[in-house]
Amino acid sequence: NFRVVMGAPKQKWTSEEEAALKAGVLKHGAGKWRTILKDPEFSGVLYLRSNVDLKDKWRNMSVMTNGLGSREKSRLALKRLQPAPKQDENPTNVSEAPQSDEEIADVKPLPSSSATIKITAPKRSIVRLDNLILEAITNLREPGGSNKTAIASYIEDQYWAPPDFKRLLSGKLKFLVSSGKLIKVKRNYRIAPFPASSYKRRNLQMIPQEARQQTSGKVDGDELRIFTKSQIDLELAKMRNMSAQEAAAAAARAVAEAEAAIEEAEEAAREAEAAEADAEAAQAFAEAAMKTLRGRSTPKMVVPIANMIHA
DNA sequence: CTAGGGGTAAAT
DNA sequence: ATTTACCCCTAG
Repeated sequence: NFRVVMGAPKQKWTSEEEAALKAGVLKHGAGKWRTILKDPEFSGVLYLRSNVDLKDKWRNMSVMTNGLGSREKSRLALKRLQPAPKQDENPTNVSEAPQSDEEIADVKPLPSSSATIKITAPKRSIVRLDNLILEAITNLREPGGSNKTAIASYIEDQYWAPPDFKRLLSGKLKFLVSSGKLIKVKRNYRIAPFPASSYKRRNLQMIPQEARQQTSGKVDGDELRIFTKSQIDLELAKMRNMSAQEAAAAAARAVAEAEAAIEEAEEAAREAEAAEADAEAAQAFAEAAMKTLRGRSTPKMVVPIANMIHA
C-alpha cells in the first residue's frame, strides 16, 4: 500500500467485509470497533481495516437505513422510486439508539389475505433470488462450490429472507442448474463456466459473471437476463434503504415472483433433467483427465476443474 | 479509543 | 454537476 502522495485510491469494502462488520456489531455491539477488530473470528477478514474504518463504514451503512447515522444534515435527498399507494403513512419513529441492533429481520408478517401488496410490478428490475445465489457462491469462494445450506446461510444473514425461503431457494437452485447457470457436483453448487468462446484471461477477481449471457437453450428471455454487479449492488442497496414496510412489500413481490419461477423451474427441470447428468458427466470426465495428467512435470494443477469442462 | 466533522476521489 | 463513500482530522 503505497499512497505516496495524497489522494487515496480507494478501497471499496467487499461483501465479506461488510458481512463481518455486521456480524461483529451483532456480537459486540456498535462502537466496540477495536473489540470487533481483535476478535479472531473477524480479524481474518478485516485485517486491513482500522477501527476508524469500521466506524466510518458502519456510519455509511447506517445512514441509509434510517436517518439514524449522523451524517445527514443537508443530505436529505431521498429519491422516491416507488409511487406506490398514495396513502403511505410516515411514522416518524426515530429510535435514537446507538447501541441497538439494526435488525430488520423482525418485519411483521404480511397482511394475510389483503392483496394490498400487489403493487404494480416495476419492470423487471426487481431483486431476484438468482442474483443473491450467484453472489453468495462467488463470495463464499469455496473451492468445491457451496452447498445449499451454506448458500442459504449466507443470504439469510446478509439479507432479509422470506419465511419459506428454503423452499424457494431449493426451487431456484434446481432451476439454475437445469438452465446451465450453475453446475451441481455432489452436494455443491458452483458457477457455470463461460459458454464456449475463448476465455482470454483468467479472471481471478470476483464476479466472473460479467461475461455475456449464455444462449443455451431457449429459456424465456426474462429469466436468462444477467445483471452486472453494479446493478445487483444497486438493487441490494435499495433494499437496505427501504423502510420495514417497503421492504415487506418488496419481499412479498419477490416471493410471488419466486413462486412463479419455481413452477417454471420444476417444469424445466422435468424436461431438461439431463442437464445435471451432463454436468456431472463432464465433471467425471474432467477428473479423469486430471488423473491422466498427474505424474507429469506439472507441479500442481490448481486450475479449476470447471474451466476444463467445455474444452 | 470513539464520535463526529469535513475533504475529496470516484461514480452517476 | 451532484452524490457516494473512503479516508483523515480532532475534540472529548
